[in-house]
Amino acid sequence: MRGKFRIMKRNLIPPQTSLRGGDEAYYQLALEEKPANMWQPNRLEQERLDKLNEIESRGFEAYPARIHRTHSALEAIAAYEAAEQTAGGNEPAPVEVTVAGRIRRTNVKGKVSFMHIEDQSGRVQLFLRINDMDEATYKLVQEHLIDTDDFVQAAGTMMRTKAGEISVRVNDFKLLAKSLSPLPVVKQQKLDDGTIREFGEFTNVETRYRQRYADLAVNANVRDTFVQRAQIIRVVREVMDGEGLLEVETPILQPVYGGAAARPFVTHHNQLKQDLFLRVSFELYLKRLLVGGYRGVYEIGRDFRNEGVSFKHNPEFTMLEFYKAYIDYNGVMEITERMLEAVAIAIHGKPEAPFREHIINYAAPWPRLTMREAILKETGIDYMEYRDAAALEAKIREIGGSVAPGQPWGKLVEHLLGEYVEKKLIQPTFIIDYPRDISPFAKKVSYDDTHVERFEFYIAGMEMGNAFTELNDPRDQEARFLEMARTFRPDDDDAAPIDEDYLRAMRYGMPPNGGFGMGIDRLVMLITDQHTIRDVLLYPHLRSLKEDESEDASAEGV
RNA sequence: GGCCCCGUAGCGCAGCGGUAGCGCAGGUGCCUUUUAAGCACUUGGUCGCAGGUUCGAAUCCUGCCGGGGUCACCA
Repeated sequence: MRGKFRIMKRNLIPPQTSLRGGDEAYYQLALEEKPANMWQPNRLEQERLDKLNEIESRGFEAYPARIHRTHSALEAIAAYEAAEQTAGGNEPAPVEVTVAGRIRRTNVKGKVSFMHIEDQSGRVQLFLRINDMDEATYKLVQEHLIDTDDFVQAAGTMMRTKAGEISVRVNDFKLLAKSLSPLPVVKQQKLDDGTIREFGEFTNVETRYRQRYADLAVNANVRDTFVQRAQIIRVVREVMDGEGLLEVETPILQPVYGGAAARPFVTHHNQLKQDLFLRVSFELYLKRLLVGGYRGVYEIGRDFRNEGVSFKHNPEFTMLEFYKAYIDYNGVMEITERMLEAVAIAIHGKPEAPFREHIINYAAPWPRLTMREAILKETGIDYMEYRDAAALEAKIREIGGSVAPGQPWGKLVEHLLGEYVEKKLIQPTFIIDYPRDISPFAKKVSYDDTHVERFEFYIAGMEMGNAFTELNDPRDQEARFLEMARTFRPDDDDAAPIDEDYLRAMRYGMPPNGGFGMGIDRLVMLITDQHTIRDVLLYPHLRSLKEDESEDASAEGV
C-alpha cells in the first residue's frame, strides 16, 4: 500500500510534460518503481507492446483523440442493401461510409486482407487491398501490427465480395486504440440456416464475472441480456408512471432498519459517531410519504441483505416497491398482472416467454389460491386444525418435514409453503391470505383474525414478490410490532427493531393503500431465460482473491 | 456453515503414479476476394497455494484459497 502511494506521487505530471503517445521517457520513469505485484506483461502482451512501439515509431498514433464515423456496422450494410434495391440488378450507386469498431477477426492474405469489426449494432467486414490505400498504412495490417481486439476506423465504399458478403472496400484506415491484452478467442461459423456456431467459447464463469468487461466484449448474448434488463426496467417504470405514481428516492443508510424479515449490513458514520444500517427494504419510508399526501409512490433501487448467496440471492439486489392509496390487495394484483404482461410483450412481442423447459404465460388474469388451499392441496395438511405452534410443528415432523424447534406459528406455515408448494408454482400464481404473525404490515382479512390480506406471487417455482392491503390503524400497527417482538425468539435474526417514528407518522393518518415489492433481478431472469441471478447482474458479488499487498502480508514472516 | 464436484499454456480441453499434450490464439515464411481461410515451420506451462506419502506426484493424502452445485437460512 505504502509503496503504491509513493508511485502515485512520483507519477504526478509536471505541467510542461507532454503525455503524448510514444513518450517513452515518461513511461519508463513511471515503470521504474512499479511494484512486483502489479501487472507485468505476459508473452502475448509483450508482443503487443512491442507492436505498439513499432506502430508509433513509424509515426502512427495508437490512441488518437479524434475519430470520425458516419455509419454503424449494420447501418453500413443496410445502406448498401438499400442501394442495391434501388439499382434493381444494375450496379448500385456508390455508398461511402466510415465505420469504427473492435476487430473481431482478421484474415491477412498478403497484399489483400479481410477483417470483421464489431460495434454495438453488430459486425461488418472490411476488405483491404494494398493498392486501394496508403501503402505504409496497409503494411501495419500486412505485418500483423494490427491485432484482433484493436479498435479501428475504416472509410471506404460498400461492396460485395466474391463470396457475397457485404463489406467496406477500405481506402482509409486508422488505429483508434491498441489492445494490449488479447481477449479470449471465440471463432464463429455461420451455418446454412443462418445460425452461428461458436468455437472455443469463453465460458469460465468465474473469469466472466470477475472480468465482466471481457465477457461483454466477447459474448454478444451477454451484452444483449443487459440491454434487455434496461428495457424491462423502463417498461416497469412506464407502468408505474401510468398508474399515476410518483418516483422517489429514500435513504439507503438508515438509523433504524425494517420493512422486511432480513439481517442488515451495518456501517458507521465517522463524524457523527453513529452506526447505520443499509436498508433491507423501502417500505416504511415510502408509506410515510402517503401520510404526506402523495396518492402513490414507487422506488426502484438497491436493497442489501446480509444473508447467503445462491442462484437467486445476491447480497445487494434491485427491488421495486410501490404504494398506492385507495386500493387494496386485489387492486395490487391487477397492477401486478398488467405490469408483467407488459414486460413480456415488450421483450418477446407476446405475453409468453420461455424459461428453462417451460413456456411461461404472463397474460392476465392469474390464478389466486389461498395459502390454506395451496398447502392443503400439496401436503394434505389443513393448518387451521393445528392452531398452536407446537401442534403444527409436531404435524410437520409427522409428514417427514424438518423444522427448527420453537418457531412462530406463521413461520411454520410459511415453511410448508416454501417446502411443498413453491416449486410447483410454474405459471404465474397468487398465493393469498397469510398468517398474521409473520405479516406485521398487512390488514387482517374480514373473515378471520389469524390471517391478513397479503399475497406473494410465484413464477417458475420462484417467489417473485410480496404485497399487502397495508395496515393503517396505528393501534393495530403498534400491537403488531409488540407481537413481533414477543413472538420471535430473542436470537432470531429476522426480528426487526420497532420503528417509533413510523408509528408517529401513521398516527397523523395514513390513507388506506395497497403496497407491493418485487425483485427486479428475478424478473429479468425470468424474462431473459437466465438461470442464475449472477447472469443478470453486471457485477455479481464474488469473494475477493487473496490480497498479498496488505500490510500484514508484507511482513513476510507470517 | 455442512456435503459433493471443479481449478493443467491467453481461451476451450485431454492426461489421473514414471517427470506435460491437443485445438484455437501467438511468432516466422508464402499467398491481391477470405470467412472456424489455407499450407509449412515454430514459441509458450510455479499443472490454484502449502505441506505430506513415494525412488518418483499434475495424478494419492491433508490443510488452505477461489469457483460451481446442493442443503440449511432467507428474497
